[in-house]
Amino acid sequence: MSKLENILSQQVKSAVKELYGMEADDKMIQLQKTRPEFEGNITLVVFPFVKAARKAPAQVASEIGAWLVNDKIVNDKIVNKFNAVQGFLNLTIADSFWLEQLQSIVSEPINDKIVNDKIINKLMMVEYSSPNTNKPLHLGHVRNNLLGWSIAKIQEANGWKVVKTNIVNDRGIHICKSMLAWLKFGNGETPESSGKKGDHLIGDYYVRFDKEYRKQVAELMANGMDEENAKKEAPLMKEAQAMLLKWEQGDKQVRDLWAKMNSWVYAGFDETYRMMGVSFDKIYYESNTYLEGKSEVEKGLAAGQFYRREDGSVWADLTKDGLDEKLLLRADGTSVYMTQDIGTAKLRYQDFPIDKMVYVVGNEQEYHFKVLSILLDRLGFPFGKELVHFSYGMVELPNGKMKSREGTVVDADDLMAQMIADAKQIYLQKNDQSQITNNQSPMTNDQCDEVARMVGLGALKYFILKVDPRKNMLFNPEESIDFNGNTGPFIQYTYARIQSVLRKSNSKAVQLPTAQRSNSASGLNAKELALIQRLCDYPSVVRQAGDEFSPAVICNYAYALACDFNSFYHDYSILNEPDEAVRALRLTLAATVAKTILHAMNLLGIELPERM
RNA sequence: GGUCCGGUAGCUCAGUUGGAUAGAGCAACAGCCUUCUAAGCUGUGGGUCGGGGGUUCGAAUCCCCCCCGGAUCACCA
Repeated sequence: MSKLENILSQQVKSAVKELYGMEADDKMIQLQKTRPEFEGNITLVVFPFVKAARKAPAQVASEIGAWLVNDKIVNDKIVNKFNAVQGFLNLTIADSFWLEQLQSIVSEPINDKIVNDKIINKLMMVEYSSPNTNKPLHLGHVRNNLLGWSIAKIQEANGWKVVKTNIVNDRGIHICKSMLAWLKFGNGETPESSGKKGDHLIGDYYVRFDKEYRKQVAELMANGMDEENAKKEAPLMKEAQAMLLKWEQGDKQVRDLWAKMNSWVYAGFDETYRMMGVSFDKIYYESNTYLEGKSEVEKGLAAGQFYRREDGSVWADLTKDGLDEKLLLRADGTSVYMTQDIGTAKLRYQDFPIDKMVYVVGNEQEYHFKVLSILLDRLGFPFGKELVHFSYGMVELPNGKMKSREGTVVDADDLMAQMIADAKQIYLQKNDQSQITNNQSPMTNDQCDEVARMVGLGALKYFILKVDPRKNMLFNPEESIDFNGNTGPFIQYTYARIQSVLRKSNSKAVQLPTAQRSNSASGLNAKELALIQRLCDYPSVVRQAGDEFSPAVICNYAYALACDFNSFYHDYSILNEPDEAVRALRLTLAATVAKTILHAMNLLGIELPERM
C-alpha cells in the first residue's frame, strides 16, 4: 500500500465513523486510480458504506468527500477537491503532497524503499536453465533462463539473499547417443576443426544418431520385425546402452570421451549464457549428484519410508497424499530423475542454509515437483514442503510444440544473432533519416554494434518476459519481433531520450521547487502529476512481482511509465521551459523516470543504451 | 477416464483480493519533425470477454454445468 493509500484509508475510516457510526475494516476501503475521463487522482468506492449510511450512493460519496476536504483531524490535509459520480468518489490530491512524494523518491534509493518495511534476512535458492548436454539451447531454454534470472533479481530487490544455481544433466543415454554417433561418423571432428560451437557440434551428432537409428529400425521392420522389437533390437540402440553401462562402471575410455565432449558443450553453453546475460553462483552436475540420491533413497528405505518390491525396485507410497506409488530405484539399481533430484537437494542443503527453494521448470513437470516436495519433506529437508515449483508455460510455434528431432526448434544462438542483426539494420536506417533532422553525431561502428546488441536482446527479452509466465506463449518465426510499440526498444528509447536531455541540461544537482511555489497558479500539469503518481507505484509493483513471481508485472509497469513520459515529453518542453522552478521540476522528474526505468529493466536483465 | 492450466479485437497479449463506457501493441486508415532523439505523439475503425445458468447494488473476474485447446497421470528426463 502506498503512502497516499495509507493516509486516505485512515481518514476514510474516521469519516465513516463520524458520519455513520460505522467501523470500517481495511477490506471496505477500496481505492483505485481515477479513470482519465473523470477529474481527480484517486477514487474511493463508497458502495461498502451505503447500507450503514442508508442513503443514496452519490450522497454518501459527497458526504465523505466533503468530510475529507474539511478534514478536522490534525493530519495534513491532502484532499483538495472532490466530485461524486454515483458510488464513486473522485479525489484530487494537493500538489504539495505529490511534490513531497517526488522529493522522497529522489532522496531515498529505490531499493531501500522497496525492502524497507519488509526486511528478510533469508536465503532463497533459484534453480534455472538445467540443460541436457546433448544439444544446444533453444527458445524454450531462453524463456527459462530469462525467467530464472529475472525472478532472482526481483526477489533480491524484495530483500531475499539469492543463490542462483543450475543443475546440468550431463549423464545418461542421451549423451551416449551423441558420443556413439561421433565415434562412428565423426572422423575426429572437433569444434576447432569444424568451426562449430561445441554444443551445436554435439547436437548435430545427436540428430545423426536418431537418423541412423531410424534407418536401422525401418530395415528391421522391412524384414518382418514388429516396431516395438525393432526399436529394442536396433544395433545402435544396443551399443548406446552398452556404452551407458560402461560409463556407469567407470570405463576409462568412455569416461574420457564423455569428459571431452561435455567440455565442448560447456564452452558452447558459456558463450550462449554470456550473450544472454545470465550467470550462476553454483553449478551442479547430475554425474555428481545421482549417487548421493541413491544413498538417500537407501537411507529412506532403511528407515521404512520406502519399500522394495520383489524385483528389487524401490518405491514410495504416496497414496495417503492422494497420489500414486512412485519409482525411486529401478530393479537393476540404477537411478531415475526423482532420485537425482533428491541427491541434488541433499548436496545443495549441505552447501547452503536454504530457507526457500525455487525450481524454474516448465509446467509439464508439475506432477514431478508435487512428488518431489512430499519426498523431500519425508526425508527431512526443511524447505521440501514449501518448495516452489515456478511452473512456466511452453513456447509454442504456429504448428505446435518445438521438437528437437524434427528440426522444428528455434535455436537460441541463431535467434539472438538475428535479433541483433535486425536491430543494427533498423539503427542504420534511422540514423540515415535522423542525420537530416537532428544534430546527433553518428556513432562509431563499435558503438553502433553495442547499441544493436542491447536493443536486439532487449527486444527479445521483453517479448518473452512481458507474457504472464504461467501461460503458454506463441512465437512465430515468420514474423520478426517488433521494435515499436509495447516492446523493449520502446522503453530503451524513452530512457535514451531522457539521457540526451540530461546531458544537455549541464546541471548536476537540481533543486526541486518548493511546495508553496508550485501550489500557486503554475501548479503541476496533468502529465507531470500522472508521472509522479506512477513513480509512487513502483515499490508496490516490485513487491507484487515478487509475491507473484512475475516479471511480466515489471514489464507492464515499465511500459506504462514510458508511455506516461513520452506523452509528457511530447506536450511540454523541459530545457526550453522559461520558468526556472518548473524547468527544475521537469528535469528532476525526467531523471527520476530514467532511474526507475533503469532499475526496472535491471530486474528484467535488459540493458539500456545512453543513446540510440 | 482422473487431475491441472488456458479460451478477452483479424494477430500477439494486459486486465481476475468483484467496481464506472473491457485496455494496449501489431496490422489498416488519417494527421504531427526549421523546436529537448519521429524506435515517438494524436486520432479513426475493430469485442455475444468460449456457451448457458447462478450469487448481488455491480461479474471478464466468484460458484455450477457444458464446449474447445494444451499439459500430465512412465522402470523418459
